[in-house]
Amino acid sequence: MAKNNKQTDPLAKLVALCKRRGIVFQSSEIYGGLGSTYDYGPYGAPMKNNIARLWWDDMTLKHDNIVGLDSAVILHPKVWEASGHLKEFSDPLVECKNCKKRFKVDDVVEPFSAKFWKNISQMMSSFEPGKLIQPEHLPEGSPERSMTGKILLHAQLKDKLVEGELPDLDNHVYNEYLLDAYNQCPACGEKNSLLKPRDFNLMFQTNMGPVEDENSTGYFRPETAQGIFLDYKIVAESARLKPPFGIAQTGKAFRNEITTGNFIFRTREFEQMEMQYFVKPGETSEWLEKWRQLRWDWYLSLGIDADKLRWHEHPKDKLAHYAKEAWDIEYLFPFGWGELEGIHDRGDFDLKAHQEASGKDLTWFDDQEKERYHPHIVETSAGLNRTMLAVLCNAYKEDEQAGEKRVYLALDPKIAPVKAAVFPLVKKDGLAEIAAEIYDDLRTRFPVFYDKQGSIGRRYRRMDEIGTPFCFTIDYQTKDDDTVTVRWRDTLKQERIHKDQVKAYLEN
RNA sequence: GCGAGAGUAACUCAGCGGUAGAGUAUCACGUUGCCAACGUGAAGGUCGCGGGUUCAAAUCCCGUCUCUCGCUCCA
Repeated sequence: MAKNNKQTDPLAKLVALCKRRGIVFQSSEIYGGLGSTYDYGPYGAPMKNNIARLWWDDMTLKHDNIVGLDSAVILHPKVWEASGHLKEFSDPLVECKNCKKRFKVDDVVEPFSAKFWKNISQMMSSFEPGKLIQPEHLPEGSPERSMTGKILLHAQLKDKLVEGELPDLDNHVYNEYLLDAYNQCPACGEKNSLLKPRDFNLMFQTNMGPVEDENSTGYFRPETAQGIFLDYKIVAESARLKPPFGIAQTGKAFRNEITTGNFIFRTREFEQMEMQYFVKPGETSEWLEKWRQLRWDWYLSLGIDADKLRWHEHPKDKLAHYAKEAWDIEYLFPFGWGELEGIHDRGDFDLKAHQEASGKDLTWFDDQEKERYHPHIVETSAGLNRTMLAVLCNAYKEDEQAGEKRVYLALDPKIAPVKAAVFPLVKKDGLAEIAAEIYDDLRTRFPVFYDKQGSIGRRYRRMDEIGTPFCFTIDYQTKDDDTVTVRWRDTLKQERIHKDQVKAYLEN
């Protein structure tokens, strides 16, 4: 990165602050770092936990028909076949740079292969079937001639390529030659627009058990939602719920993203906060509407500026395989708008898919109406790390105090990793002892920080950088009337309160 | 995968053939006493890794690893 950017690029400044202050930093640093992996430090871990807890409470405390779940990261491999994840992403795919569509390589090259042999056959019509094919028999500059040459060269099959017989060489290589020769998009018809095929192994593969064989293959979940779908009946029964009801879950998910980056915005290991809402068929739009509103408001409750949020509706022709309607809440990051959460109408796609694959009945029986149906699902799927990044970006502030630049995080006290600091103005004359006493009284109930080292100004600034909202300072007046000063991070304003009120002050 | 950039102290960087540096941060002592003060001192580096050229390499050459950014992609 150019050195300039570190001083001027807002994201780079935030990244530097996060590292310096132990919020978030590159993982595996002593080994040179590992791409796309980050560790959350002493101030980042509680901050992330706070956001996750606020989400959890918002779901499970505020709604008596939403319950929590913590399902396994590794589910039965068939789950991912049924959900469509395995199929969609484990094949080599090519994509068209013109129309942006993706295709399975096999599907694309099949007509190319047919064309190749058909053309060869026509060009070789004056020869007997079964005759050897030589490149020089074919028209100069033709794709067929160049392909034949490549095949012979690669496979060392000189004099052995026979008309009508498929060349005996690796499919992979053969496909590559076909793509080179007949590169044309099957959808938009654009020529030479298909990029090189790539294996899209979206899912993290692993092995269950100490012995590695084909039966031991397992996958780390690429979304937490599937665990909810599998368990929906047992959860509903044990919690005595009936539609509409929701199941909420936070947890790690893993995707082998092609491109990672923008700090913690897109990483291969990340954390989701998902709630799946099970409703009667036909009631989907009304609930989708309601959840859109509730989720939008939640981001505002974290202190995120409304003018940095917007809705993005997925166009109908670009919806995921399971979705009928999809809305994203996006935040205006320094690098542009980015998705924080998707609110989707998943319909009955997932339950039906799992019913078919597992052979188990996943319908819901409505006792009152005497009817049986697959509940339709409205999903709210949020990214915890992204939310935290948005909160950090939104909170990052610089101002000037007496000619000195000040950096602080204007975090909502609910999110701040340290709620308050306790300082003696100086460490002598018994002030430190009084401060330590107050600190000890608070520490088991609140995340608080005690510091007697260095100048008072420096200590305030350090707290500003991790977004600590309050600092209590014990000064000489404390010895006279038992009052301490409270200093508020954003304004630097101070007021005096009695030292016995400190605890109550923090509770608000 | 392609393109570009960067790896020197905990951080930001300077040095670009001749003894490894600065500022900040850290620690100790002193001083001051409400917004990144000051003084004195200390600690901290196989200059990403490997090889080559040279009397001499952080510096030049070759290789390699890693990270960052951009593009393609993103249930």
